[in-house]
Amino acid sequence: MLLSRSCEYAIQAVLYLAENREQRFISIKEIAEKNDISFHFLGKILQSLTKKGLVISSKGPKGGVNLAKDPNKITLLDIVEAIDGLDFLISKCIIGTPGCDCNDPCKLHDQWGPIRKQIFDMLDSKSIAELI
Amino acid sequence: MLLSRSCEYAIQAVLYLAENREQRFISIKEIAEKNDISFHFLGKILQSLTKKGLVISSKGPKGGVNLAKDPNKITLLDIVEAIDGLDFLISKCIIGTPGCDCNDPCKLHDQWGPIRKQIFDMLDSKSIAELI
DNA sequence: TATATTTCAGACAAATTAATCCGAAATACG
DNA sequence: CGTATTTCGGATTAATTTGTCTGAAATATA
Repeated sequence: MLLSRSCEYAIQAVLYLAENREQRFISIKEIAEKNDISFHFLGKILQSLTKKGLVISSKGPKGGVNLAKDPNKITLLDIVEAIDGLDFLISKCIIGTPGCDCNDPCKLHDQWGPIRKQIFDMLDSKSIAELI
Repeated sequence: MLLSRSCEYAIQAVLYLAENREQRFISIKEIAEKNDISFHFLGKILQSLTKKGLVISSKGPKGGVNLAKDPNKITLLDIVEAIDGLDFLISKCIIGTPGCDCNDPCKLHDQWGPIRKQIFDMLDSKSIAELI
């Protein structure tokens, strides 16, 4: 598994918000139901995205969440960074060899490096807007 | 994280066995110490590899484990299949969209597909012997 | 045969991740 | 102002993964 469950849900939610771009706030309940995600769990995840500044929110009736920026300005990498962090896309050795880096590479270092870069680029190159 | 901790250890252990190819059995203790892995935990993992037929073992003094086949005939994919399974390299949607497949692809399906194939090929194309 | 060594097997414990629950705080609207 | 609605925050539970412990089974060697 490349991404944590939380991160999968976060991406689904952001894609949903970008697809249903509106002026009003969209309730977490709606996002959860339309995407088959546990309401409370998604609530927690969107809290994180709010704190990280990817999402804005409002309490009360007609409250909910929405994207904090134009979907052209948001990438998948932004979401992954906010939820899972980027360690595994930057420094982490694919087989966890202690001290593995470019100076002292493990046996898979050269195989894995280019692919890791491709994953990074895939997450970074396209905006959310371009994906929907 | 792409591979589970168990799978990382399994690969490290198999690489070690291939590097130190000998007629005799090599003790799990030695593998664990040389690779900074918990002895008991590695024991469990090597048990799995033994059951799957990638490794042979012998109890008692001078016992230990060794590769069941020539390292030319073992790939990383064999190990990953034995420990983590291949779901995430074959069918699983990168963001866990329910029902995502080629007929009903999610928004990332086309982006992820080629990269997943490359990961698969990387794990499948080179034998353990070629890596050491 | 007796002993020390090593894997095997299963129970157990700890850590992490995933999910649930509840009440407080904010807010739209009558 | 009062009420219903919604997110926020923290505690709690459940599930999974990771790691530990103990003893049994097998085996080389004296």
